[in-house]
Amino acid sequence: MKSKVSCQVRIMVGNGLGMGPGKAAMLRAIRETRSINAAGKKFGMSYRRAWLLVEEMNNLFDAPLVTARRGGAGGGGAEVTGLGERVMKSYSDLEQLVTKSPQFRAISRMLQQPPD
Amino acid sequence: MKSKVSCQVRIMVGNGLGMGPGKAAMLRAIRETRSINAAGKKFGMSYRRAWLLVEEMNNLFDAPLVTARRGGAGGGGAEVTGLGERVMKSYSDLEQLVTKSPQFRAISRMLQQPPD
DNA sequence: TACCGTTATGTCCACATAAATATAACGAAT
DNA sequence: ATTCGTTATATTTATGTGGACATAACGGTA
Repeated sequence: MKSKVSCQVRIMVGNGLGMGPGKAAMLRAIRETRSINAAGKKFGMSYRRAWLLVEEMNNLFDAPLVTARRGGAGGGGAEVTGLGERVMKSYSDLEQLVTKSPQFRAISRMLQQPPD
Repeated sequence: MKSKVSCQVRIMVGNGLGMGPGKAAMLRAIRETRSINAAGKKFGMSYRRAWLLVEEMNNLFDAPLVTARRGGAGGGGAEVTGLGERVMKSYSDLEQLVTKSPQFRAISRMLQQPPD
């Protein structure tokens, strides 16, 4: 087995709320499935939990990252906004920046690694 | 007004354990105070909690980051090892890397409360 | 109109994590 | 030998987070 070591970046605002890997994953899954419900199921979470994450994200930024509609064909759905796309991109880039950094690799090397 | 937006980096190993801002802060405080107890108090945590963090850190890496002694003058104390110092340095550099990155700044600007 | 799948929201409860409390060991100094 | 402050560890208690469950609204379609 190769490296079990991974890294997470979390962006915090004062009150304790923040944007981390969970919400980023939700964003990607919503873009893919066009549904809060389906996106949540992808990670084995209840609709309520998925919806709360979206709600928190939307409140966190100065405009919604996800817009949803209910009723209609298919019962409704959700879309990632342009702002959502930009946040997703920056966040992914940030994850890459950390993952590829010599500092992260240095710490990884110091961790006790399982023999492969 | 100070910036309400901050970032955290967490390094995870497979089992769910990991190294994040809390343990890094403990490490710095132990270097400063030469005591697990005093370091914990700095963050308003019980000795038990502080000790558990140190224990977990030490087990996480392939050698201890903190060594402690009990009894003697002053009752005992703790020291950050050379490995601990290196981990601390790399972790701080990683935090700086993220904080100064254009991606983090981009996301900060999209948040409701932009940094000063 | 009835149906359907989704969004939207509230309430209650289990469980995992953190806090509180207690106790002992240690070793230098007095 | 006693004292002292710290490390080390077990056990009990509290808390808050997520999960389970319930209900309603919505708007196309048949």
